[in-house]
Amino acid sequence: MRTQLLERAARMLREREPITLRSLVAGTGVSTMAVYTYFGGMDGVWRALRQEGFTRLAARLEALVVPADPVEDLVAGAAAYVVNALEHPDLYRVMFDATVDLEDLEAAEATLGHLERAARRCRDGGRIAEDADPDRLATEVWTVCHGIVSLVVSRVASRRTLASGIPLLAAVITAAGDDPAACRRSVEAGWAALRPPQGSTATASTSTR
Amino acid sequence: MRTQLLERAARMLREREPITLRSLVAGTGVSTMAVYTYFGGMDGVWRALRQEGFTRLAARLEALVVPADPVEDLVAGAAAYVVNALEHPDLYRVMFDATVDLEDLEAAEATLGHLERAARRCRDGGRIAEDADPDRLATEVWTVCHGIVSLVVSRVASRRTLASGIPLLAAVITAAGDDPAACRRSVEAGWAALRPPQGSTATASTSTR
DNA sequence: GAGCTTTCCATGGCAATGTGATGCCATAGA
DNA sequence: TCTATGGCATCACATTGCCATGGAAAGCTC
Repeated sequence: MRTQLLERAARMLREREPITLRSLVAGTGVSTMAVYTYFGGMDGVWRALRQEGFTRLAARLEALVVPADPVEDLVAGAAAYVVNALEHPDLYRVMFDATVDLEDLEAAEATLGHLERAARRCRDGGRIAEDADPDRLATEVWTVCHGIVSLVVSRVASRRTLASGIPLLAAVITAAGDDPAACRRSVEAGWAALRPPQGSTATASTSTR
Repeated sequence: MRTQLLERAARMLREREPITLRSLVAGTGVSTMAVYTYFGGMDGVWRALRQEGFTRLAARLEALVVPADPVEDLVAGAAAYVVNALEHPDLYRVMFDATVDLEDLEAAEATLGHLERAARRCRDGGRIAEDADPDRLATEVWTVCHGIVSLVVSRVASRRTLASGIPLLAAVITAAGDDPAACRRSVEAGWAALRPPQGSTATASTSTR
């Protein structure tokens, strides 16, 4: 029942229907009090949606095949973050709209953890300086991605702004010590996941989901 | 009357009181319909608040004394952007929360315009490559700042994350062609506006406002 | 100045919202 | 079979944004 309501809420969010206590239970044969039993109120519904969003994002990151090139790995994680946000823009907004609380933060940490692991690989593989802080690099990458995608999702910046991810990430990783030319190549490879939504039309119908 | 209501709304937002049609007019001696006359509804109030936020930001940027060093100028604009957001976090959230519409975009453009002017100065002054695109650099700087401040304001990242502005901006501007050492110096100088909230306690009481 | 129009906004009510008190009842444990 | 626990349906409430109505003031024409 709980998951049924949650999925229904996620679907309504995706389809841009207003999520209201009554509209949420309408047609499910269940009454409004059920929402209070399972979520403790509408706030709880939004919180659950937020967590669901982070969980889905973490799953997506986990499902990535890790390339041999650690820098490409790092950027691929960043790209997956961006793609996820673009595919579920409303969910993304919910995830960062309100002032998040601590349990949400844990889920967010998981996301950051993926990037940190890749950043450590970069250092261990000698791609960035030995004394560079991988966690800091991961945070910087995350910050950049969040900035880009946040502006695009809220339509302040056009979708073309996504392309700036390449020079930005290249600048950040190069600053951490990577060789400029190699870095550029790795970044472009890792960022490639962003290409399909711009170029191809069909052929992607057999993807996940 | 309109500005009185708008200022009242801004104050309520600042003081974290819920802004409601009735709470907005309560005590003003005016009725709810006045809000419809002046704003066309609560949506209009939020839109007006958004625009007010952009206007205030633009004024703040305009009031900056432009330093001789163009890179410092660029970064000072970025820092002012961040400081403004930190001083009025709720207003900042409103500015980017909803899907903004076109008239809001104009105001946002003004903000970007300030950075673009500074970026052009950087190119004309020979600080970045001649074939570098100043507008792109300005957008990148904006993106980075928005990413940082957005994470900090929504409490996803700690306030310490603000410090990453220096290496990030240095990386971005260096990538555009500036000399690394000089860039670092300019960025630190421009970013200095962020220092007070961390360090000093008094002595800043005679500042603006 | 009288009459007409227009603009502004106070009154009051409406539908929809989130919330919660009350109590029914199915299930499980004795 | 009796009972007790917990899930949830029913119903009522306060509050929300919105607006139809109408009154009052201001402007315009003659």
